[in-house]
Amino acid sequence: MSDTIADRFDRIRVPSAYEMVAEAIEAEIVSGRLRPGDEIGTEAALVRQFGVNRSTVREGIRVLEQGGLVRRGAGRKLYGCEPRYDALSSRISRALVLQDVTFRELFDAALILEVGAVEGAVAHADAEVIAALEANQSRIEQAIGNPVLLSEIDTEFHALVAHASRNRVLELAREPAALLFFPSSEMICRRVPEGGPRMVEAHRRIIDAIKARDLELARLWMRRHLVDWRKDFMRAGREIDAPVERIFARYALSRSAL
Amino acid sequence: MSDTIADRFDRIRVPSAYEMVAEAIEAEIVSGRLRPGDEIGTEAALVRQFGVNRSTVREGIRVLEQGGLVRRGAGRKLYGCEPRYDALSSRISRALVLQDVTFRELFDAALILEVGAVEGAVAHADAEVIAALEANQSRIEQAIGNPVLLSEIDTEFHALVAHASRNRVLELAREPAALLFFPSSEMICRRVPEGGPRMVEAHRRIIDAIKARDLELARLWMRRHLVDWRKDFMRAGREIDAPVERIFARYALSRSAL
DNA sequence: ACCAATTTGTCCGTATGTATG
DNA sequence: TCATACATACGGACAAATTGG
Repeated sequence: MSDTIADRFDRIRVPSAYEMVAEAIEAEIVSGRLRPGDEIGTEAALVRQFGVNRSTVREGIRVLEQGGLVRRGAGRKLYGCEPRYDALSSRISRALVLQDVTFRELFDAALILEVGAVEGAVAHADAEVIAALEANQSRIEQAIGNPVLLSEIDTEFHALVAHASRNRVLELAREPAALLFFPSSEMICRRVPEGGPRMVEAHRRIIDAIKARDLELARLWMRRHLVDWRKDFMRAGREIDAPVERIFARYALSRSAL
Repeated sequence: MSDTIADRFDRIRVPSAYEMVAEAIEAEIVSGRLRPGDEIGTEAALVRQFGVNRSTVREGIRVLEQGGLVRRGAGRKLYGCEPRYDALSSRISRALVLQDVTFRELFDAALILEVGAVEGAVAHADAEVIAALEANQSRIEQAIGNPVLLSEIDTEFHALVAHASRNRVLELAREPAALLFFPSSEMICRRVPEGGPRMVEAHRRIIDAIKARDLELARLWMRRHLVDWRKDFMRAGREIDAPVERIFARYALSRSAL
């Protein structure tokens, strides 16, 4: 073995046919020439255009579908689509689970992300989102005592707050963590009776702070809301430094897959 | 037309064979029975086990490859792997571009995420990461006057700070935004001469604050670092409410694809 | 409401290039 | 060097689902 001379060239990556099909279609979408909602055409048409086998076209389409750039609409027709976040988010959540992230990591990140989201909400919430928040609030007030419903509405509440920030970057950044984090409130409400009412109260305060454009108050209550979660989490006998269990995550992810 | 009665049942989704192949393999990985690095077996072997055609197996494998759950190693053998973030992150970045997110959204989110990251770094940075930060710093001090290098090292700096937080959730959450945000410092250093030295100075202060475990100081300098970026961005004549251009993003994404 | 054409999902067999021993 | 195993890609085929008259 031979040359101690540093390699001048990187290994050449020869792209396979299906990758080139995927990239060609992706390029059309990214460049804007193919708009969300536009039909892409039948597999046979793509076979003609690219001059490759249909199996090859299909592999390329799978890649794009998975990446969220293309979807199968009615009649399984191929459409371009604006990338759906949820598919990507749940993939990331799954990745986090596989990395054995701990509840503490989840909590610390959620604290930063949710407080950031509510700051944005105070600054940018419009009447429409506030109405949605109020609707969410009246639903959650009816749901006290029903842990499953409670945690569902709680998850939606935080998504709405993020949406109110009118910051899609932040909205997306928080989603993978939220997908793993908030479903755990079901477990908490089951084990800690005061958990439910406390959560509803906190939501109320947060909504009011957003409406009053009171930044400090909003921050305060969001922070308190999450810190309460952590307290109840430990009160429920869970270890905060334990990894997010795969079984729990499977539950969370399968719900979101719909 | 007809029944005004609300539908009782959802549309039945009949899973196709390739989806079931993908899900079966995914289930093995998520459950932990198939560990990262384990061989999955040849396509022929999967054909035998699942009793489906090779084309079908291949479509299923593409889905998993794209999701980052399996990879092709040496000899194109199939291995399970712990999901690589970077593939997912660049997909999300692309999604953000397609949604025409603005630089302002990017900036607001980065402010929250990077300040959060440095807070974590102050709390959890160990000697190893600090050494890496120092190494990064000596490289960037040599790179003043070279915008391309400067922005590369800057990007790495922020990734290191996030890594120092020992919070993988946060580390992952910030990455899509960072992928779009920090490459723009190249443009800034090109247009605003003072930008480079100011950046290097800020990095120095941030590293020192992390070493001193001074939370307030770290927050202050990270915030200042980013606010300076925004000032320079506008000084360079760019409109902060303009969408991240697709051309610029293409540049950023193609660099990261390696 | 039926029929014909189209399209997808799946399967079979085969050829070629490449990696491993 | 050669042989084997394997991934990639191709052509052709058929049933079921969907579309459009």
